[in-house]
Amino acid sequence: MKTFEVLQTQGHARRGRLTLKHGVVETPVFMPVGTYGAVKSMAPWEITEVGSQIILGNTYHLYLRPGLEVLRQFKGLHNWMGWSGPILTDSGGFQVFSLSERKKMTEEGVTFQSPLDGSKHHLTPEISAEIQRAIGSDIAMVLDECVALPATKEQLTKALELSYRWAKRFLECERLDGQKIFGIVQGGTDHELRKQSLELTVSLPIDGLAIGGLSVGEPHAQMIDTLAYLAPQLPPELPHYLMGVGTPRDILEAVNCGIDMFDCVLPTRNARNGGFFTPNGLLNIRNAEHRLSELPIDPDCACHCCKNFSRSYLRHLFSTQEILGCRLATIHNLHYYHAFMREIRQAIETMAFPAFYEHWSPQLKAAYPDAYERGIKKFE
RNA sequence: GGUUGGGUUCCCGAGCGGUCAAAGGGAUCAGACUGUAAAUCUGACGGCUCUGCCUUCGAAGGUUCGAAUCCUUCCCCAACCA
Repeated sequence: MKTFEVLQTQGHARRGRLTLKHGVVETPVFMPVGTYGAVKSMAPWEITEVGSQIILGNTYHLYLRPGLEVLRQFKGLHNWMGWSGPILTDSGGFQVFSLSERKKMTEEGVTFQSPLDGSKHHLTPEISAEIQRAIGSDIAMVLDECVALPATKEQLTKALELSYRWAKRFLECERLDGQKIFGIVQGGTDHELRKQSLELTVSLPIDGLAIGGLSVGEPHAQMIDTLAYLAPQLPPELPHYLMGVGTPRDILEAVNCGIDMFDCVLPTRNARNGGFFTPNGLLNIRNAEHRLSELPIDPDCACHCCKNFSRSYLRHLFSTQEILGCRLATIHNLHYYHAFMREIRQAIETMAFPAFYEHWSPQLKAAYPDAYERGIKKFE
């Protein structure tokens, strides 16, 4: 059984199908993040209803809580959390980045101080692989080092070389039956380093290829430049996964470059902070202008939130910190992301992607300018 | 009627002679969020012609170089005693 099948291509954009142990995933796909074995505020059947095909879990966090003993007793995360669809686990590589002030790196691995209780925990490629076997994810990611940008060429080189050695060790570990393993390309926004990292990574026996280390501080334009350079060079027979990205705009641009898979915390996190995704940009429901508004978030949206509730009521839920606000916003945002991906898939299937792209690219660029375009940040 | 404790910027509440437009919460307003230490975080929050000035700490007087802070009288509030 082939893991990945390309059904249709148009330009660099691809319409594909990923066949995994717990189900089939139609690509391009967006994968909601469920760090601790839950897409925050959603029950598994709601995740399905909103259109999710596959979700993420996090190796490092699930290792700290509940820990391997619980995961093993319940024969993996699927059974434990009541989700029967595919799961992809991040290796803990992102925590190398996000918990950078609490870590110590060596060739062997990385030692973190747990944010929960301050205790020290060691993560190596071997331990990451072991935890991901205990979780029983459909797709395991190799442990990598993700570097915040801007970074020096030296830092990026060191990180990509270490990531390669870690990936190699990861792939030499015992394999769980049916579990796919994806390698990760690093190298920042430097073409030469990306090429070097790609060559190293594809030399390994991997089932899919991820691009890591983007959307970590660089301007959108540099991310797209890197993708436009790198993505067309990726082996076409493997699924291409852009880690941690992004806004609807980022996703459209990345699909256009040949990316098949995405994950991001934005739709779920922004939901809990009152941010609703729309084709016209992020709507902050806490703003006073919505106090009396009888409009739904998006009149064209078919989700339960938009079909049943006014902006006025949603604003009230956030003002009063009712849990329902978080839930409805998460339902809406995930529905929006998945509906957008469905439209992208249909456009490619019907060979209408160029027109789709031409229509949405300028609108989403205006709707989702990055921090540099808004003048909030400067990149040096 | 008496005793005691109080009245602080939208609310709660610190301050008890200068470093006070006044701590800290809350509310309000705005912003951020990209492989989740995030239902979180940041900023603003008396007014203005804004590196300074003006008006504010129950009211009115007073002491002092200087008062939200000390004194006098008055007005309210709370508890207790008659």
